[in-house]
Amino acid sequence: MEIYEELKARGLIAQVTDEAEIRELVNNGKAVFYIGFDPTADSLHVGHFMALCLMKRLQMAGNKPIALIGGGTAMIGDPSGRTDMRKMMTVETIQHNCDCFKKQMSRFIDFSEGKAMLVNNAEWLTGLNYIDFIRDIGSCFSVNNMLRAECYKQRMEQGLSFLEFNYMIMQSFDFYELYEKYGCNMQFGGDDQWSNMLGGTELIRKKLGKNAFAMTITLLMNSEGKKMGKTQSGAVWLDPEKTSPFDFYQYWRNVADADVLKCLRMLTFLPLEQIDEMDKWEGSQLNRAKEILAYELTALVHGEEEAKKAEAGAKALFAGVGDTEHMPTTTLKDEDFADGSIDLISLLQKAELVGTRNEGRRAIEQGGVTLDDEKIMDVKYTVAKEAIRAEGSILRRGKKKFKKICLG
RNA sequence: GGAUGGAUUCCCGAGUGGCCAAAGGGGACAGACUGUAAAUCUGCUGCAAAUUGCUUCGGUGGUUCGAAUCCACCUCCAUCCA
Repeated sequence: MEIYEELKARGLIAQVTDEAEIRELVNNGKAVFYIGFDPTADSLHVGHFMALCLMKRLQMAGNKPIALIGGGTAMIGDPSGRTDMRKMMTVETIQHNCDCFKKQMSRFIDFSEGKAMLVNNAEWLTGLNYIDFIRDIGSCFSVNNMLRAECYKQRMEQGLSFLEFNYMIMQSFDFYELYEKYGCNMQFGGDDQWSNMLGGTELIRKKLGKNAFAMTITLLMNSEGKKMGKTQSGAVWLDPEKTSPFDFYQYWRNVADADVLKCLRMLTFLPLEQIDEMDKWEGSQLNRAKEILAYELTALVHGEEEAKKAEAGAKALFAGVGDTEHMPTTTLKDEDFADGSIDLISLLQKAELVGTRNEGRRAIEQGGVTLDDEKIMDVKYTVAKEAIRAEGSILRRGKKKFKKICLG
């Protein structure tokens, strides 16, 4: 199966400007394509991961990817799909984030000897002269058309600053620059980027009379129509310091039944035949599919070894088999104990299983806390130092949150 | 620049002098049921040395025994007029 057909079969393609042309380019390794990443945080997250995978797939098919870090566009903030204005970021933060992005990306994409490029649009955006720019580029855009663009629709209700209104033009200009500099003939991006991307193809057509193409990747939504990769505590990060491999594994292990197959298709590199086979699974069998999904993705992001550890830790907890060696651990020091014991609420806090003492109290009162499989409902319960097992005791809050407690 | 409306806890949103840590809904969290799923039901949802105390209703100051609520100034947002 050729790459374009595979992408389609995996459900990755949302919209394309010219299917025949794009298929031709991509299948023959003639595409020089770029995907933009705005450095809005100090780590990439699951949303970026999909784009990186797409780059990788296309790179493997002989196409040349350009990863564009939006050091310049981040100064503006993309209003697409947002109901509120983004917080303005300082130049220092943006620079720091750019550096973090670079580091993480090189894990996924081979940037060696002309196989791929990494550029930052701050290079050409920050030095622009306002008058020159709006005469040269601004004249190519129709405000009437821009206002009709989907990405501004929501904001027309809430208010849209002129700053953010310019985002589309900046992104279009990126495409134009990359076309001129590196012969970049295609842009990929999330489906919410569609109108921004069309801006680019049109700019190239108007300025250069050339055709460039755009294709959007299906946004990874769960069955409830929410973007995946977000939890109550924020995004699922690729940085192990921000989201531990164990938590990362657990996130995918816990996706809804309705979403497993979609995730396998869109995110993993498993052959489609194998995934189609899993499609026939039903009911509790799907748990096996979830394990595969979680393992595969953890391995892609954090490496095989971390994936094995996460899997072993999860099995130990939920299936009662395997060892607890690799479970996330909190080590207590002597000063954590007063008179040889520590109260349970403090222990929960130490283990970062609860944020506040009230939260800990509530969890205990509602029967959500167990220590070594023993349910404790006494808020004033204290744990003696001797009660902590040498190999580590398991403190559990709710069904899915655990910490191994060790003595230091 | 002018007129009007608005800012309340994670989000939406009620509250227009004490009965307000603030209705209702959503979300989150916990329990039951399950398959580490979904749906459903129940509980719970500011912080703490916890029958009490402390901090919170855009900001600052004021009136009052007492302010989310009244007054003044400021900041931000929306709509209409320029």
